[in-house]
Amino acid sequence: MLEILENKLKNNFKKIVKKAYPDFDKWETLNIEPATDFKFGDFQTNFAMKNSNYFRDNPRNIATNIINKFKKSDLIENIEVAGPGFINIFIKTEFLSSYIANLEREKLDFSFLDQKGSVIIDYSSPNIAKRMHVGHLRSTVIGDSIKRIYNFLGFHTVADNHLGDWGTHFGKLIVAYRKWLDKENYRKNPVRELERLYVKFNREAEKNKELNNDARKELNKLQEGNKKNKNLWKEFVEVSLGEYKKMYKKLNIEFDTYHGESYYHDIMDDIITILKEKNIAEKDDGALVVFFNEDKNLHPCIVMKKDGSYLYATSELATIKYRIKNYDVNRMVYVTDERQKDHFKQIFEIARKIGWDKKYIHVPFGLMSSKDGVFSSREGNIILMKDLINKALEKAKEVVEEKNPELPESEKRKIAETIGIGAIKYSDLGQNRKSEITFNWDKMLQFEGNTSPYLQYVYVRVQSLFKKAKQEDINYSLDSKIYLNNPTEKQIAIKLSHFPKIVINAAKYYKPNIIADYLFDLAQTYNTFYNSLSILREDREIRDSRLLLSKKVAYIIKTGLNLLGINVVDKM
RNA sequence: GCGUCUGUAGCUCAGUUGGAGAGAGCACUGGUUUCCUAAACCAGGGGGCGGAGGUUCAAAUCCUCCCAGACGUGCCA
Repeated sequence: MLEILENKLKNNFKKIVKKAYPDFDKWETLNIEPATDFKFGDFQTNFAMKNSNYFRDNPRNIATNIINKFKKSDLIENIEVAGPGFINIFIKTEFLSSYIANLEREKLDFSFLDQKGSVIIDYSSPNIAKRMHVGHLRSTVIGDSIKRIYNFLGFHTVADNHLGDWGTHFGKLIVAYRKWLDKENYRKNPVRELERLYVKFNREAEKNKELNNDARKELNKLQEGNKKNKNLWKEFVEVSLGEYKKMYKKLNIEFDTYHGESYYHDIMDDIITILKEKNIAEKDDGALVVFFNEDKNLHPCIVMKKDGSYLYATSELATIKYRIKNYDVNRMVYVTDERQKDHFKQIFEIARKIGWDKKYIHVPFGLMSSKDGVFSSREGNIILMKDLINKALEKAKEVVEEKNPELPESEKRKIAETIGIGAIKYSDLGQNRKSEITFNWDKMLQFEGNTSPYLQYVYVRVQSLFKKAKQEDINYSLDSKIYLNNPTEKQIAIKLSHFPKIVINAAKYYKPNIIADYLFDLAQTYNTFYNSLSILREDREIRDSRLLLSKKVAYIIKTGLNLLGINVVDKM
């Protein structure tokens, strides 16, 4: 097992501090971070500055006391005081070189993380009977990436697609289905037809209020188990799910469970009982409502309507109850747009009131909208996921065609798929999830600069190196030593060593873009290296060293991209 | 009204949770291919982080006020 470098450095540094300050115990203030600039060494810590109040001394004195106790080790070459009291750490090149040589060979040790139980991640969650559109993209790719990241860190994860398969719109759909169904369209494209019916219903209901009453009746019948309605509902779910699964397959996204809201239907009564028994909810204006302490700054949350029917909040609570009963929960993660922030705060607060003391995490992201407002099936201004994917594939195919006309057609298509899907995912994941996005075709389909093709290209270059080496009968060895004589090589090595910590940070903050940023930076450095230094033409030792370094870069790029749900190709 | 979030180069955004001269991509200007894939590389111009105060050894990051925008706010999800 390979101990991650930051931990190693921390332990080493602790020992030095203990010699200078034997009684010190506020180790949570110790942070060792990559140096902000290579002229400041390899790593740095603001330890002395952070604790100057504690020691009642000025930071430079503290730092000096610490470095006076330093003795060269296998790990650290030197430490220095700098600026207002930074301690700069210069790592032993020998150590660095062997550390990154071990990167792919040895499994990384993440056992110090709280890995017990399952991380349940709730994402994508489209509404049945509506076509998937670009508005669903963010939750889907961010959730998938979080799953991959936690898996990489040794957690067991459960990816749950909490489908919107229950609720008022099914009453409307059933009415509309019986009134206006176009059988031919339904056969050809069922979900599109269901969506049309839903839109039509809403339009008609504005003129004719009776329709809403009919819908309510049908909904009641459905909820009471009326066979005809239930079968119709099942059909809606099946055809929709069939289409979603095709989309997920194209996007290379998998779920462990597809437990829609209806799945928890039988637990809803229990929730109401619990809330009543524990005096958490009270009757107000005919509805059952939970009120919160003023300091929580939350609006009241309705858990049961006047007419006795349940709401979103009720079903979320039922879901939590189910999960606690059926899983050993490490934490529950919800990936939805930021408009739902308050709802989740309410739900988590109610869960805590009930006594379900778990880690609940809402991972909100900024809304994706079009130039002229929010995407909405009802408004009909949506861009379909299918169209987005097709356009990306088309454009990627054109580029492949241009760059590699000699490849067989099937291979071109395969490459285009990986590149196109990657570009879509990266354009989202490369961004801090909190920022709002205005949908932009050009940005989605960009293949140059900070994009996934840029990263995939680095991987391809390395594969190409090895292919060329083979062609030219170069007898290289991958057990060679990695020499870090050149500054660019050293930089690459240092950056490679950061990878595990980067993944930990991405997990900690639920932010895949931390990985994306890192990969782009690594890729840029590698491209600089690739363009300025030769590899295959060098003498054996340097050649093998640079090949091995390249291989490590390719490995990290591949692994990192995989954490974003993006694959690599050998040629492009 | 109240609450939450956002405001960083012409455009799109990053900024390791308070740290060392404010970064990247795109666009623009100029250069690099007898050499391992130019979807690449190198160089250049351009902002002082919405505004004003404050806390701190240190502020784009924290606090207060103001301006602008987005979202939420009792029977939707």
